[in-house]
Formats: sequence, structure tokens, C-alpha cells
Amino acid sequence: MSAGLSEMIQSAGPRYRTATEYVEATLREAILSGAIAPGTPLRQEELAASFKVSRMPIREALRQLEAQALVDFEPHRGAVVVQITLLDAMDNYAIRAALEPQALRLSIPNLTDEDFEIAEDLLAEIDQEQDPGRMGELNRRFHMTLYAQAGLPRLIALTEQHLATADRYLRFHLAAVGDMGQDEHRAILAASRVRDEASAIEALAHHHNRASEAMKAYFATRSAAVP
Amino acid sequence: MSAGLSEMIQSAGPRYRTATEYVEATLREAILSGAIAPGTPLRQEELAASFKVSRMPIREALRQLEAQALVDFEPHRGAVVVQITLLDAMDNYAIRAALEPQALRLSIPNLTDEDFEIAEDLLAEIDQEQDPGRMGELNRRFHMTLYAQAGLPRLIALTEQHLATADRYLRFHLAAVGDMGQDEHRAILAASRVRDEASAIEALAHHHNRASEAMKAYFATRSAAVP
DNA sequence: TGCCTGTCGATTGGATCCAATCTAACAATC
DNA sequence: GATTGTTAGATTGGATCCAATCGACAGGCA
Repeated sequence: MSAGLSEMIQSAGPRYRTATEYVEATLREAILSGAIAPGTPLRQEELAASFKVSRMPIREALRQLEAQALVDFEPHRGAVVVQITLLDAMDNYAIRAALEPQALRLSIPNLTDEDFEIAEDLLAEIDQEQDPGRMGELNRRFHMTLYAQAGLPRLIALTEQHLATADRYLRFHLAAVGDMGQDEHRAILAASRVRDEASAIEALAHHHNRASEAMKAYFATRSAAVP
Repeated sequence: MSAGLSEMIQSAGPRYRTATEYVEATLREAILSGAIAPGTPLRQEELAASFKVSRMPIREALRQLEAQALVDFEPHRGAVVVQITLLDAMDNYAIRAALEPQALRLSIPNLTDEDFEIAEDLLAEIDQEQDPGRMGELNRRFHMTLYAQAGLPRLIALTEQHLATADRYLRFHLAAVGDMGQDEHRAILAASRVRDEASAIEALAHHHNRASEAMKAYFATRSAAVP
């Protein structure tokens, strides 16, 4: 969370096959984590210098981020990191509230004891974690562990993408909801363990609803645009 | 459906702001409609000649299509139109079965009499249409008319994108299901008219289930890879 | 003063150029 | 005859170069 773009570039290492892949992944991480603030114009020349590549891979990466709705392109004015608004957060909640129950429903019959143990461990880790950024990551992994056996790669990838996007609202989520919803996490896990799809989905829906309502209320009291 | 890529390029006209936008939209249309067959390697030089631009806008467009899961990139081997498989079709059905009820639920309270009339007209048009490609387009517009008032732009855009992707399976859908499900369409519309969310969603779920099951059965009898 | 207009620097969109890598054909070896 | 090593051509990934557009600012005009 505290790392700026340059640190993220440093630590990226050579684990990518092409410069475009590398730039895309690093920029996405930087935007999702907040290392690059919403509204920031992304100057191609500047990024090229930071990444030590030419403008071309930067441009290809920005196009991919555009398709993921993380940056906005305006002809001849370039790319800008999309703003965080209440509407966007609600939009994201609505999409996740649609996708995640579907993924969970399809995954539950195929989950193994090992999956449940991993999920359990992740919950324990979340309990002891203080850093918000790391909590977001653990939260994502917990949810994805339960969805991973759905057997439909696109559905899983799409769900993960929108869970990752939620990291952008994490700061506001924590301010509004107060916690990561560990009780609800445990309810979801317990119902999944006994293959009780209906209860698991209900618990998940409750999880989403509480977060979404809390966020709406939080913004209602502020009425301000998000910084 | 019968138009090849070159005709689609001709008829595109100058309604785009940049070459990249133009290439991206035209290529997507060509892939979704089947004008470019699955598995086709997309040679950058060749496309550049067809579109009468350089390779650069082609590459940016291909990157966007990659983010939409319409083409596959392999380093130094280029982009290939992704194959159509039963798994992909099931994946797409599962995603739509998650997103569309959510969109419909949020939209129903805001639908106007005008919306219902438009939807009605579209159904009448579908009844008289013979061309599969055009039927796909009308079907998409019918569904999107009902979802358009959901008030969440991302959810709407994502739903539309996956409805459009379904055009790739249209040929197999028609072979498997036999029709566009007009009875179900009418049930969805009727329930939406009287703001009966539960019934509308149930009718929509039935619509998806029937299609999905029919497609699965269809492929089971063939057991072959999709051409 | 306030508004319009024209110029200039910054920045992007697109074209061209070069280097890295892959494919395929062919030769050499077992 | 099959397999492996080698090499040429095709094709992509990335760098560099040029032209088109935008924004800001200065100056003219009502």
C-alpha cells in the first residue's frame, strides 16, 4: 500500500515474457493498490522512462487497462486513471453480487478438504493482519479459494478481476464497514464445508449486502466526491 | 453473417475518432459474427494492409481484444482468434446467467412504457426475421432494452459484452435449441411489465437453462470438436 | 473588462525501422 | 528411415521518428 510505482517496478523482476505483459501487470497492480491515485494522467513518455522501455509497450498496456475499465482514453489527451466514485463502488458490488454466488454454487460440489483447510488458514491470517493492503489480498485469496473449483475458467477469471478491482475501494470499505466481515466469511466457509449451497449463497449475499449498504450510508453522510 | 472482413472494412465509414478504435470495433464485429473463423491467425502485416493503416493501431486493437478474451496472444507467435468450445459456451452461459438476472432486477423498477413498447416491437421483428445474424442482433437488443435502466453502467456494459460474445455460439444455439425462445421472451416481458421481479427472473433463468441444457445435449450427441 | 483568435510547446496517434524469436525446410548423423 | 542440428525466411516485439491535435497564453477587438 505504501509502495510507490518506482518500488513496484524495482521489485517486479524478470518474470514476464514480454515488456508489454510486465508493464500491464505492474501498472494494474499500481492502480488497484492506489500507488497511482485516481485521476492521475498517465504520460506515456514518463512511464516509458520509469519502466526503461519505449512508449510502445506502454501504449499496448494502457489499451489493455482501458479494456478493463481501469483507465480512460481520450483521443489526443491520453490515459487517465479512472476516478473512484460511489456509483463505481455500487457497480462493482452489483457485479460481484451476481458473479460470486454463481461461482460458489458451481464450485461447492468440487471443493476438497485441502481447499477448506487453505480457506481456514487464510481466515486465521486475516484475523492477525493489520496492513489493509495485505488484508485485501488475503480476502481475495479466501474468496477465490472457494470459487476456484467452479470449472469454468472465464467465470473464475472475471470474478477474480472484479474482486481485485474492489481493492480500489478497500480504504473506504474498511472505513464504512469497520472490518473484513470475518463472521460472514466463517458462515460461508461452514456452509460450503457441508455442501449446503443455499446457505452458503445466502451467507455470501449477506456479506455483499452488508458491505454495499454500509458503503452507501458512509458516503451519504459525507456527500463529498471521493478524494 | 455472410460479409467477409473486407466488406466490413469498406462499410465501416469514418465514424471513429482514431484508427485504433476503428480497427478494434471492426475486428470485434468480424470475430463475433464469424466473418473471421476461430483459430485463424491474425497476421499484423496482413491486417494492416486490409485496413490501410500501419501495424501499430492493429497491435493496440489486438491487445484490447485479448483483454476481452476474443484473441489469444503467444509471444512471438502472434494473435489467434480463440476457438469455440463447449466449455466456452457453458462458461458464457454461466456468466450471463449470473449477470442478466441482476441487471433485470435492478432495471425493472425503472422501466418505462416506452421501453416495453420497444421490447414488444423487437419481439415482433424477431418473429419475422430469417437471417440468423440479424436475429442475434435483435435478440441482444431485446435483452438489453430490459436491462438498460439498471443504472449501473459497468454492469450494463459487461452484460452487453457477454451477450455479444454469445453471437459466436449463435449458429450452434439455433441448431441445438431450434428457436430464439420467443415464448420465454414474452414471459420475461410480461412479468417485467407488471414489475413482478421474481417471476421475471425465474422466466429469464428458465430461458438460460433451456438454452444451456440443449447446447450440452447437442454437443454430447456429436462429441466432436467445434469446427 | 470580457471575449475571440492565433501561435507555440507539450503530448499523443501513427509510420517506419531494427532486433529478437519462431517456423520450416533441409542436411547430417545414428 | 527416423531423429537431431542448422540455417534462411517470416513474423513479431520494441525503438525511433514524424505529423496531427490539444491546451495555455498573449494579444487584438468590441
